[in-house]
Amino acid sequence: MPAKPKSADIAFRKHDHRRCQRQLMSAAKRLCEVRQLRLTSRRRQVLEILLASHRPMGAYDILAELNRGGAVDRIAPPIVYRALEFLVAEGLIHRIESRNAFICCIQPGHQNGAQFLICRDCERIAELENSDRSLLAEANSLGFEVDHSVVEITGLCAECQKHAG
Amino acid sequence: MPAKPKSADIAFRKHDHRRCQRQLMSAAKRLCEVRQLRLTSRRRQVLEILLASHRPMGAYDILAELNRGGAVDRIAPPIVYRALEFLVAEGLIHRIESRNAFICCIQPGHQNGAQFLICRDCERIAELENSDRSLLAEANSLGFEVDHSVVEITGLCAECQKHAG
DNA sequence: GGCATAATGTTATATTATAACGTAACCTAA
DNA sequence: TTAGGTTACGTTATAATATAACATTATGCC
Ligand SMILES: [Zn+2]
Ligand SMILES: [Zn+2]
Ligand SMILES: [Zn+2]
Ligand SMILES: [Zn+2]
Repeated sequence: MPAKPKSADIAFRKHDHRRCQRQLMSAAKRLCEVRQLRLTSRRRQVLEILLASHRPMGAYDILAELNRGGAVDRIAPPIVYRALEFLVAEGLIHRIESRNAFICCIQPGHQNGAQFLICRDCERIAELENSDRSLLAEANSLGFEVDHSVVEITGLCAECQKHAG
Repeated sequence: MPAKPKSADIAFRKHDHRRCQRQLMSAAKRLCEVRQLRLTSRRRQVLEILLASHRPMGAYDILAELNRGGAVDRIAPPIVYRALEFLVAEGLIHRIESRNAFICCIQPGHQNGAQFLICRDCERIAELENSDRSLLAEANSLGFEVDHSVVEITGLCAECQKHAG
């Protein structure tokens, strides 16, 4: 069974993230088995880096992480972008368009319709769990056939509102 | 009175665009007067380029348009980006995050909450006129204070569905 | 093993965006 | 009217993000 956090704003709450991480990685492995896809070591590495937190990371941040430790043969951008492409396509991570960044998905296999709350202050991002149907209904009523939707709401999270007075 | 197209999917319909263009430019001028802002010639030029169609354009496409005609002193990217920044801030154009592009706004002064339908085939983009309240309500119910929302729905427009069979 | 395919690695380059600093235009108030 | 503050524009250089093209290696299947 896939990891199923109780709260929509998990990134903004304390939780047992070790457990969260393990669950999400297991779910990813299972999903790839079922779909007969290869969760290769590169792909796993990149996913692990994103699972390390609920924070968004740029492709080059991930690249730097992979190259950390001063390894002799440093890998190049296309490797990261290809792993990201795979993970996005399978719904294991999402791309945050308004930040040119990537974040782990909390509903592995979630291939479209993700919605995010992005705090402009602490930069944390929460993935909402309830896809919005009314918007897609409106699109359909105009005869538009939806592939993919990007919903990214920027503002101040509850925590940062306190600090900001 | 600002230009007020009848249909939400104006970019996908035939209409008197000359008139549409004139109305949007007048509305922009009026809006800047009211707000005591300077719609300088650079800003007007950039807005004109975007008003020429309801299609999205990249900053460098706009730059190329400005430099068209082989003028001797070609202008550089920051000039375009600054004009775009002003026009976005005043709600005269919108940035399409998932395309790194800009498009004229059909509701001049519209400073946030725009929603778009983006056809992956013909690449036209329709700006919806009804902001979605339910999403913002959900954000608020989580204690999140919304600044700005990005809603970009990709798919196939009605026209392209016919052609694609 | 031989072959097809998928994934990775490598090099170079394209595309998008901004930092930093100087100049010109505009505004207001001695 | 002109000095001084402010806003906008111009220029140069470079940062940050992303992909094309092609070589190599790993994997699965017969
Ligand atoms: Zn967690
Ligand atoms: Zn998700
Ligand atoms: Zn028009
Ligand atoms: Zn608009």
